[in-house]
Amino acid sequence: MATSSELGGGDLDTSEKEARIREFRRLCQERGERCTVQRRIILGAVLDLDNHPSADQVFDAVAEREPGIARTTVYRTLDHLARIGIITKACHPGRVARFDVRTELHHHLVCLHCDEFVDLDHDAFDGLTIPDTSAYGFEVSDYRVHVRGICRNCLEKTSKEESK
Amino acid sequence: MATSSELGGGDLDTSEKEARIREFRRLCQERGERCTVQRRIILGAVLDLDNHPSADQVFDAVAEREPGIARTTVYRTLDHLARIGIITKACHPGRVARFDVRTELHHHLVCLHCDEFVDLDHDAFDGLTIPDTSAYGFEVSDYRVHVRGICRNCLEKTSKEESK
DNA sequence: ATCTTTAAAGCTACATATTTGCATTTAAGC
DNA sequence: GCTTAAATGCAAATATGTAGCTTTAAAGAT
Repeated sequence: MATSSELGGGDLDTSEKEARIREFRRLCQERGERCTVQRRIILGAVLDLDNHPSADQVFDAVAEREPGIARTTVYRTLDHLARIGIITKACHPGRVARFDVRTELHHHLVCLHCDEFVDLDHDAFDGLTIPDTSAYGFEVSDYRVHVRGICRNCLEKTSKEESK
Repeated sequence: MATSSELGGGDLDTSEKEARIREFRRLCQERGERCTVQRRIILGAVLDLDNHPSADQVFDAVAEREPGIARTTVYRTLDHLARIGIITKACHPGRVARFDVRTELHHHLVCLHCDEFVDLDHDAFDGLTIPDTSAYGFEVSDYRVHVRGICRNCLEKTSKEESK
């Protein structure tokens, strides 16, 4: 059965979300870092957001539920969450950092005009063998396939322009 | 035999570069757009640059050879070049737009800490079948595999911090 | 329950990257 | 050469992200 996250929606159900927050608490402890209210609220907000929010979008979402939290804190916390692996940074063609709530292997469909990107689940992409990259000195964690193209919106816009 | 572009270096040899500029001229004509001096200089500069420059890096390179060209023009031209497919936008985890001179199928090794990314050629990644994405309304052009991890530099930095 | 220590929050200012509006220039077809 | 609309250059506006420093408060010790 498909969970909500497999449908590309991005947001998690309550129990999954709570598990993630517990996991965060555990990781902080392990690393001697603090599981502050702010961090928990911010994590909660990202987990509720749809696909691949930017830091500012997270800030807005956070501000709605808890107006006191500083923008800087949101930026720093998102970096922290990504650093410890509770969320990930997303690779995309745009000009702002974007985050991804889904940490397991999955892929993306990317619009090269407007930078929109959506989750794409495709089993045939999941079994790839990562080549030997020792020459680069990278410590590899995983991979993503990005299917690139032009989204419906941008296609419509372009065809309108041309018919003018 | 490996051409220079297969080695991940990014820059093209002279004849390949000239071909690209001719191709650009042709495309402009076809689309009723102008092949201005600035555009040709900017295109020339990107083609000479190493891996995945940001718009500002291109601007700097352009400024060295032709100081008069405005930053805005570089930004607009890069978008234009990407739009018509002479270069591409690169997908990466960072906060500035980056461009890719290589338009053929190839892949990337990405550092999730510092956003560095390098070309990665790997035949086993080249034959993937793109799934049916008609539900999304995307017009798909191609794909890229991003192998993600932490680069040597960032690994060293982290281990230094820990030993403090 | 209170104390102590230090990581993290908040605030302000700053830096960087990118976009927009508008007057001026110029490529490309006639 | 002449025309005209596309593209440039300039100045100013907007995001977006970062740094430095003071204050607050988690988390372990008492």
